[in-house]
Amino acid sequence: MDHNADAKKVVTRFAPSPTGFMHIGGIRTALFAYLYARKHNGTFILRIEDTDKEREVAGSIEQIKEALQWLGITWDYGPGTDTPFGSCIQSERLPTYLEFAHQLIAKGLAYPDPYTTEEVAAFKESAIAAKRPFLFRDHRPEVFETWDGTKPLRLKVPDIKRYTWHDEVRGELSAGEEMLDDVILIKSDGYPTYNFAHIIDDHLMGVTHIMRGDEFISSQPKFLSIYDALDIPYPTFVTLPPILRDDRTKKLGKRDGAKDILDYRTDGYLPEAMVNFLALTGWNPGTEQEVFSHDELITAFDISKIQKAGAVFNEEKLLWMNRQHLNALSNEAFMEYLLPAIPEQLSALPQYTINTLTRLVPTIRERINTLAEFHTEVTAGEYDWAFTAPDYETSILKWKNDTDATQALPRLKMALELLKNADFSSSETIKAALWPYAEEVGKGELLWPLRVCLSGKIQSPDPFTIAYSIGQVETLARIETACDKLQG
RNA sequence: GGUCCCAUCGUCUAACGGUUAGGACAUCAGGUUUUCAUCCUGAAAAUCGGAGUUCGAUUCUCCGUGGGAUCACCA
Repeated sequence: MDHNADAKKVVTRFAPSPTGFMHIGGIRTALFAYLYARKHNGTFILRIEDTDKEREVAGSIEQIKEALQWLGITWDYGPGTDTPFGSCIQSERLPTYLEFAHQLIAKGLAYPDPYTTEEVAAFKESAIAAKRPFLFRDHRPEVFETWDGTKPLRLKVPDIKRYTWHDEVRGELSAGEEMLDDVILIKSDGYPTYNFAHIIDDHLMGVTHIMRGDEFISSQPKFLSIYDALDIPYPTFVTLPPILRDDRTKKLGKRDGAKDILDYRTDGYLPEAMVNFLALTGWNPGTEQEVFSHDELITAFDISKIQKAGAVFNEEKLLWMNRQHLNALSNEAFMEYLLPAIPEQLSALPQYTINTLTRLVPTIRERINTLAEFHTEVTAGEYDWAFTAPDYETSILKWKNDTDATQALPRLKMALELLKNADFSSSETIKAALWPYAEEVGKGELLWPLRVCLSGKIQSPDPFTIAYSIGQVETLARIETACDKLQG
């Protein structure tokens, strides 16, 4: 389909500007560019577009790198790496942009803006007053001054026409000549604009496919006119659909409450789940498979299946996706996931040991979708029974008054005897030891009091699971104590 | 406002012009050796509207409608 792809090695890039944290939309763009490069054994470049020193936020580059690294989105060239084309940070490439600027000046295709800011603003105002679109090219001077670098350098649009171009996702697109203008190439502070710099860099870095959000569609004619002026061939354009807010009223953006992608790490999402989920918003594999490993995504990814329409970011499904990836973990791997996130509320409990925690893992993993949920459960005391004996005063004794304790007592005593000789190597073997008796007296009649005296709770995992988690000694001790309390 | 883009269950999406319009999340209802959780099964749920092309439109064309993007010395 893409004949160039066979001949030319695929090169894609992610080119964020360092203006703060990475959010969902940015990462999704990075991911698609990354997946496509990896699928075709191509090159993926991380380029920092720091040409607006006003908006720059200190530490952003490290944040961007950290977010990508967390998700396993690796780059071949990026800030600090050796490259055949110089730095991947635009502020370190200023002489290059200047060089191209002077080429345009020499060709008569660029000129210094002769007006003051106020004058330009006045042009704009009168255009608005006349209900006409403001176009700088209407005010282009007859004769160009020489450029001393203190004025903004503007493009002299080489060909004012309707542009039509091909987009791998959207098909044939076009826009009229009112979208063309003498845009600024180099700002008065010496930095290039995005319009100018990205085209030069993509060219010099050999980028074959540009993936970016649809907010750039409307400026595409301006870009194309710069390609033409510079005599640079067009790469393949791949427009990604927007990610929308819940209420669908807007694109998801930083100002609209979009979260820092690294917050999801804090909440305990697995990077593979995040990548899987992001890959599926705006793209589909064409099959009914939804859960993908990182490598499976690389294999399955395909530009032809990228969606045109915007997608709402659905946290509920992300949660489900995280569970899918959590389920794929071994108990050992799950333990590694859990261990750094054990709240003090849990580890400070009197019977807290790693062994008990290890036996509790199967119980924990069926109850949580994320670490954040784990913390919520811990805060609610959902696992306290594993590491501390129940508060008999508020559970057993209260229950004694409410129900028929005289009936429960002999059953608990019988269970105690049975458990003394039981095999505690799994909850199944514990269940096997008690089951015949439970069926004899009625399951609820035994299991219900047993669970309460082991956990102190009305709602909890089944008593066999509890017994296995806390071990034989503690199990017997708790039942004995409960019996004493009931008798006393 | 000009220009441009987009449109299938609430949400993410599938469907060479011919399907009972499929799957997943969420929801609801059952079930799984007591409860919570997990898991399983089932149900409800969509082609924005109107013309046109066609034997036949979710699919192609046009016009509406709705939503979004963009009109910077931001990217």
